[in-house]
Amino acid sequence: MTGREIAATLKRRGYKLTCQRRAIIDVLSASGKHLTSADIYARLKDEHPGIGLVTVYRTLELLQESGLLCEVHIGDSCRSYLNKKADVHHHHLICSGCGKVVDFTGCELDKLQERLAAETGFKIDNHLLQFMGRCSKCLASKECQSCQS
Amino acid sequence: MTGREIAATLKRRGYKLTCQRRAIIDVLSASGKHLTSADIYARLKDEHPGIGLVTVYRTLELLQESGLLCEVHIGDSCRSYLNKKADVHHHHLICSGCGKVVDFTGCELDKLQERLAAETGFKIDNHLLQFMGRCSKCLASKECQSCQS
DNA sequence: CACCTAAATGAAAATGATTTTCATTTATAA
DNA sequence: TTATAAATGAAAATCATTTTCATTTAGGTG
Ligand SMILES: [Zn+2]
Ligand SMILES: [Zn+2]
Ligand SMILES: [Zn+2]
Ligand SMILES: [Zn+2]
Repeated sequence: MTGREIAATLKRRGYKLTCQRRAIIDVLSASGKHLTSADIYARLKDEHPGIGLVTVYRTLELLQESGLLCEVHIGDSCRSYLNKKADVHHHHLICSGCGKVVDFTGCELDKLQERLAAETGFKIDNHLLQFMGRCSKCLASKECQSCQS
Repeated sequence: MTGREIAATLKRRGYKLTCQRRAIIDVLSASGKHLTSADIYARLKDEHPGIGLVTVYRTLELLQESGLLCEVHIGDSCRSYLNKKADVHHHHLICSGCGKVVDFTGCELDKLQERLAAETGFKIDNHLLQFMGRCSKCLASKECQSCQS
């Protein structure tokens, strides 16, 4: 989603388009990595000191509720976020070295989902799928080779 | 895995089999739900007051490292744990109403994983998959029907 | 069985992340 | 421009997790 689309969605939902929110959205869009609140806060420091960490938290919650960003689940830190490129069903491939995220579509989990629903009596309404690994850049770098293949 | 198997693994790894650890393992085995440290601590209170929350944390970390339990990722609370029934590749179907978890095998994500690796240059080493929904019990209960179908 | 020792425990303090509170500022509509 | 509700930032409060350290204990040894 473009900054423009995001701005439109916020307006439609009755939220104000503040420069803090714009800045946070920009940081997310500019990064190909998953970022925590603290990461985003750190990246704002140069251009927008003055923006408080609280505002980052609040903005992320807002964007999340509005379905404007993706969430990523890594080992310990549950809460890292990602710019949602388009509003289609997709999942993420995540580099555990540098945090880079590649989106992909075509999970084809519907059949499995149906089978499970039938077998268990659950009404399944969504699924979480992620692949974890190392990107080519991290594979090539010396440091990563030494620490864990 | 049975309590017996778990105990054996701990011994093999040079850890002591304390009654606190036994109690925590029992709570996990007895529950068909995913539990946080605090959940486990609460369930210990009756039979084993005296066991400290710190010990729960430490024991979970230990069991985790030894591959004796499963982790589950839900919305906010990232860290909840689950008894690992068997040491085979499987995933979880989770009830968002009551926390009940059903294991399943046969994810068949290898082809997708290969395709992604080829397309992106990533070396993929694992994946996370979970289905979320409501179990039949929760579907039937009045409260759940009123709050969210 | 009694003894020894490293490992494990619990209480309290420390840390870190997230949320709440509240006075001040600001985007937006009239 | 003005009015107003929404948004912000600083500080305090809360909650989860980890560290510290003195004490206890499991499990091996004689
Ligand atoms: Zn990388
Ligand atoms: Zn999917
Ligand atoms: Zn349920
Ligand atoms: Zn799988």
